[in-house]
Amino acid sequence: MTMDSFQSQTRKKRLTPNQVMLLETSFNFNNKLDPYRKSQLASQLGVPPRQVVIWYQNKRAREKYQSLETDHKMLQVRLENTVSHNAMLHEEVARLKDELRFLGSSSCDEVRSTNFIHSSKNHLDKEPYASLIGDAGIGPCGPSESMGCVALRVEETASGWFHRAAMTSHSLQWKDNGPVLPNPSKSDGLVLIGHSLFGEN
DNA sequence: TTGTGTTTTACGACCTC
DNA sequence: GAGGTCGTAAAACACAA
Repeated sequence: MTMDSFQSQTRKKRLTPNQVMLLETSFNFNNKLDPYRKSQLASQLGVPPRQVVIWYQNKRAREKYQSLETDHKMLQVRLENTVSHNAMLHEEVARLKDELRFLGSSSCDEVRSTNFIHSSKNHLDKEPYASLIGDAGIGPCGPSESMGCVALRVEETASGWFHRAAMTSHSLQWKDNGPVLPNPSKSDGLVLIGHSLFGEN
């Protein structure tokens, strides 16, 4: 029985820094071990080929774990960014609602909003449409017709989500659960108030 | 010195080619 | 059958108390 085989059977023996360096170099060149490389490394290191095989297996496992850890951290950062952006949007919605109440209080108290704003913690799982609508001008208050409105629309595009606030003195039609938004060319103001690209930092 | 947490080594079970 | 991954035990190591 050789000393090496004796040691491998009786206790775990750590490789020296120089041995590890040689293995690392070889591993970085190719993380799979062919039979020739295995026997070559074993004789260079003065260890049994079996130990080289095991070192490669453990090294691959460590690399994989580190890679997963890196991916996890990246996803965590993206999640945090998305959550803070979502909070910002809620603040913006609240601000616009206040503004709307102020504008509309002289003629009508009615403020409508879709369930998008109130019931969804994550607006990505709802239809990409939100609105605030109130009557801020002359004319009757009601779901079918109004004059002078403020609306917030969220729309999905290929590159992300746009949030538009529209103010108009033209009439808006109310249909189903939301307003029929004004044609931009006819509205008094259609303002891009935000643009989010989920997945970007 | 010792208790404890982390890293490395080694192996068996199972899978794939 | 050779060599891969996965899960785990245990030795080796680092370090605070």
